Amino acid sequence: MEKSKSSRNQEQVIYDRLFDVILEQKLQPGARLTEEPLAEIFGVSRTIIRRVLLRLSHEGVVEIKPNVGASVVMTSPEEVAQFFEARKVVEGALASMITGKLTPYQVEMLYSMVREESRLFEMGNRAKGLRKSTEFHFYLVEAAGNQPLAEMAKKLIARTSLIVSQYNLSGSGGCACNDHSALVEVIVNGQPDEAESLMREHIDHIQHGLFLKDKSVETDLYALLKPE
Amino acid sequence: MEKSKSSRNQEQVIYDRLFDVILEQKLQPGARLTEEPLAEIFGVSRTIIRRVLLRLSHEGVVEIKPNVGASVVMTSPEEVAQFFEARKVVEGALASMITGKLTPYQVEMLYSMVREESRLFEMGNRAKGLRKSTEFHFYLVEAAGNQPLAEMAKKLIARTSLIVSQYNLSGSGGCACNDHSALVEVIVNGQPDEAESLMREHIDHIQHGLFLKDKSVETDLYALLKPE
DNA sequence: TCAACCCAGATTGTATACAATATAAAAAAC
DNA sequence: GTTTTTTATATTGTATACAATCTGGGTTGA
Repeated sequence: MEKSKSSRNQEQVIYDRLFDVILEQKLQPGARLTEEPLAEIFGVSRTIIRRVLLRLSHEGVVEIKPNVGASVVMTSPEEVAQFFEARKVVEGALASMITGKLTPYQVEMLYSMVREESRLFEMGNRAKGLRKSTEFHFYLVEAAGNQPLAEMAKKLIARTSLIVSQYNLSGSGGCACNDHSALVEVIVNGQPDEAESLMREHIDHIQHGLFLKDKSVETDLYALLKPE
Repeated sequence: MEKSKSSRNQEQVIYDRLFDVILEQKLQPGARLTEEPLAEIFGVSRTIIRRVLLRLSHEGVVEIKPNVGASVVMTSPEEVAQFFEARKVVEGALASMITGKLTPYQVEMLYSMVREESRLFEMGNRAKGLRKSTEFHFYLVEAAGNQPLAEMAKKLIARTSLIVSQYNLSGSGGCACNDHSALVEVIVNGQPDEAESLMREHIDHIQHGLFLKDKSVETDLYALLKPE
């Protein structure tokens, strides 16, 4: 039964690994994910890799083009606005729901995550810092105990994290991470609608720190070469 | 290329067919979906059926237990509250977003769907009526033009529709369908927060029309046979 | 020189064979 | 007669073989 457990988790392990690598920006949006090499790397058949890629595509992290294959999903500028708006709706509501209702343990957990995040950024470890920032939001949206809302929020957070990695020049950016401690503060001591507003503002900050220049080759070429 | 198109759509066709059958309550929650018969029915190999079932499971319509198989998802009473809460958040926000912003065509479309729905219920065709009711909500959440929010809302609507079919005794229930015309009314002529409130109330109506008795066999037996 | 075309290699799509596992019924033991 | 064990059947899980399709490079023709 040890065997069955480990073979069952195998797929989960591969999924987690890929998800991690993508979210840490080791694989940038647009990067191809060909099945055979992945199968080789993880020592399984393409069947398993296919399942994982399918799951990642349903999760919105990977895009599968028929007969072409999987790649890390790219987001167009118009979609970007929609994803951030969606985040405001869901995470705003969740922030409001948990205001004044967190256990001392949860509060301490959040503060410790904020400290860890600051530390990483100060050390200049931007990749890990961004990852911690994502985990902060993950923890927050799970705190309400509403699984469907938490799942949706996590999908949106992951996607916007990819968006940041697509549009932010690698050096710059970084989350305004003192925002996070202010957020915890108001969620612990403030009123629900205050928390909702602050969360929406915070997401706004992230959004407006982006350089929304379309990098897609087609569009650039079209804009450059158009007769008139 | 006609060929490739049709074979590519094949999977989509199977998915749609299963989704429809489940949402029209021809397959009740808990019903098993074994791969081989499905493959037989649709004239494809298990590979395709597996992909469809995997997708339905990611969509939250089907549950896949390892080494056991797929079945229409069942929802526990605790989860029910979470799904309805999630619907209130997402659909409430969407109702607010579209208030006063629909095109005349969209408004006419919504009214015509409400009329069709009423007609079906009056004819006593409950199954089709419920389906139309679902489509009304689908159309509404797409009207805002925010794809991520619309997708999430549609998933939640589908799931709550399943919940209704799991918990409502087959004869009773039915959506309070004059609610729908009032909703359109306020979305067209009212204020955003009025629309949001009314949408939340409407979802509340659906929720509180349920009989939240746990039908699961184990629980019943345990409660019945326990010594003291 | 440029365009269209075609071919080879690589990659994905599907079916199928076989292994692993669960379920339920029959047999054995108490 | 009841419980446990065993066994048979059905079902899912995985790997692999082969077919369909795409991609890019080279060739041909104007």
